[in-house]
Amino acid sequence: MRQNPTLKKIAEKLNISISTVSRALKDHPDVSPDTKKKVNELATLIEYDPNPYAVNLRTHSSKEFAVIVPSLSNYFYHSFISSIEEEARVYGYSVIIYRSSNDPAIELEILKSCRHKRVSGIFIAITAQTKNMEPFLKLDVQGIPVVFFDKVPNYESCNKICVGDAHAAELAAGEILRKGKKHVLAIFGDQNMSITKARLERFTACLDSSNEKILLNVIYASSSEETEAKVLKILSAGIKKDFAVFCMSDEILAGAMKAIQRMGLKAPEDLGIIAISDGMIPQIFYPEITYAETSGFKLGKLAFGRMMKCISGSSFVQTIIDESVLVSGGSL
Amino acid sequence: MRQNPTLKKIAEKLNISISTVSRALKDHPDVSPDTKKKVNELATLIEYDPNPYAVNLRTHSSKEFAVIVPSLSNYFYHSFISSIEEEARVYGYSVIIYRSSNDPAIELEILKSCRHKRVSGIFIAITAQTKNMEPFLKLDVQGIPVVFFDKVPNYESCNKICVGDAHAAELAAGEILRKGKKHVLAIFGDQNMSITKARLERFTACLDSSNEKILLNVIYASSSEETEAKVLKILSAGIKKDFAVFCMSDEILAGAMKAIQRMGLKAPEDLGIIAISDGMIPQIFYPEITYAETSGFKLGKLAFGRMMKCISGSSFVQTIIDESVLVSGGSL
DNA sequence: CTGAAAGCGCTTACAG
DNA sequence: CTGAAAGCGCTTACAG
Repeated sequence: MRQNPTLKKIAEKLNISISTVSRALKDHPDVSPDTKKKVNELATLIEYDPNPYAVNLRTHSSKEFAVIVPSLSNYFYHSFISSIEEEARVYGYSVIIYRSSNDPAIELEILKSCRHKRVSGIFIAITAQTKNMEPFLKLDVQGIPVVFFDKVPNYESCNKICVGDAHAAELAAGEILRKGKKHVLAIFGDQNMSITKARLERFTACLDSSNEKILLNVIYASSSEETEAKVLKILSAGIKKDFAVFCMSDEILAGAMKAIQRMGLKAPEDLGIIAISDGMIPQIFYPEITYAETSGFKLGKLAFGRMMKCISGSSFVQTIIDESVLVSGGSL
Repeated sequence: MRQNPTLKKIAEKLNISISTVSRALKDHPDVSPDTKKKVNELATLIEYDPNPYAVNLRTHSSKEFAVIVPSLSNYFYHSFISSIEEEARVYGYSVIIYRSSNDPAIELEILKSCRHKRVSGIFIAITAQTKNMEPFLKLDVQGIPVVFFDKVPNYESCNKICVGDAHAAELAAGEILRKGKKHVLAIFGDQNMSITKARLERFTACLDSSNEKILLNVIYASSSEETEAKVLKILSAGIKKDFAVFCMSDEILAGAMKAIQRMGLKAPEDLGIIAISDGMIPQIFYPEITYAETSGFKLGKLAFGRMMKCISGSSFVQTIIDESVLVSGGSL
């Protein structure tokens, strides 16, 4: 087992002190150009890199961000993480990714580990069951900034970067009206989730405010399978003219599409389809599904900006809502 | 900024030495039960947790595994990672996930960081362009075991855990024959990739060895869009009786399905469809697509087993091929 | 411009 | 059974 090069080794070879080597390497003004040159040359030659554990022990800072998400198999989180990594690289930070598996106990363990590792900051989408804010407050006390994104707590006094649920719902509802649909089946997720509430409220409000008389049928489903079963039953009863299906999420869209395909129905001829989505699932179908986009990439940029503000000492908190964009497929 | 509790703090409060506290906490036989009890109680009370940087600096071991993948938005990798995490938890290791974005330069940086952090081991699916084995050899010299999975190098002397490409292709070909298909359109990815070669070779061999006369049309496409365009062209020319489409990957399946939907064709009536897949995409369609499964979960278990062997000192290397399983949807 | 020294928080051989 | 001491690799105030 070969040892990594250390300051000591460089110092010995060059017959100077460790202190000087350390300073030379960080381009300290006190060190003579000559010494700097010698040190840097040798360091490059033997591929010196500071031991991050020693540095951290000394300085209490890690130059590492943690991103904690419930799941990885999710295009939205994936693009969020890409976005954070892209920015982090620019500022010389690295990013470590943790997966809570939607389990509050695992989440807690991860948070603890982040605290002990004194990460520079944490981006987190909490689990559906996360209730206890204490671990987050503890982080705060230790000066580790936390930026919540996507799945955020109700707790007021924290940084939250969210998808514009209401705005996305509004875009979708508006498009349904514009296309002259009169019968709408709207499928929402778990009624207790805040995003369900936000999307539902604005969606119905928009349809209500229309001059046209819209017949709205709202149902709830908490899984792809449940969606499929419920939609199948409804479609079997027959389809009205100017009919449209709205799916509040990708999971629901997947279930609804299965029922629709199963019935042999085609969009946009037989019915219109529109969803709120990150854009992955809609592209798999022909015609592509029209959707109001919730972009992880844009959210990442916003979250990173907020994080850097925190790190530079700003103590005030903020909730940022990202507006979404309508992406037209041919399904409506 | 509150300080984390340290051994020193416990020692002071209890009026004993740091050494004793340290020993008590790790249940060292030398320490009296009485002292142990006192120490442990106080430690729990003030939520003591050892500073991982200090421990590592002292012991040179991190109890952390790194998983490096080209991309996260991939159900296969997601289930691989889940699997590794599950096992790691049992053995008291934590897992950090890195994303190379399929960029050899980023990959190199990650490897370097893993080396400096002295992670306990690395699981890696390399980028398509990774050619240089030197960084991996360097890791080896430092006693950091590397287990390659899925995308592995050609280099002989290393641990590789792979999907059974040939076996999966064989399963798919066998199923096509069993269903009495006579005309087969087989779509493969980039011809230079080793998995393409392996899958292609066995697939054609299986069909060739049949007593029936099979008309096989092999095409290549390196993206979903390219697949869609090519398949569309072929399907437009008309479909023979007993026709089946084979897709070597999810990406290709997605493209092919778009073309098939676009043509208004239905499986299994108009044509049969079969793929090699991790199981995510096939489930979105109705009927679900029949596929030879490449399970990230099972691969993870195998990889973890290999890793633990390495850690326990075994120096011999091994290539493990995971067999796949046929999952029947209704598409063939 | 350079170096000796202290200390970050821990572990462990050594001495008692 | 307990403690003093050295040391992991680094940074930085202090002294020269």
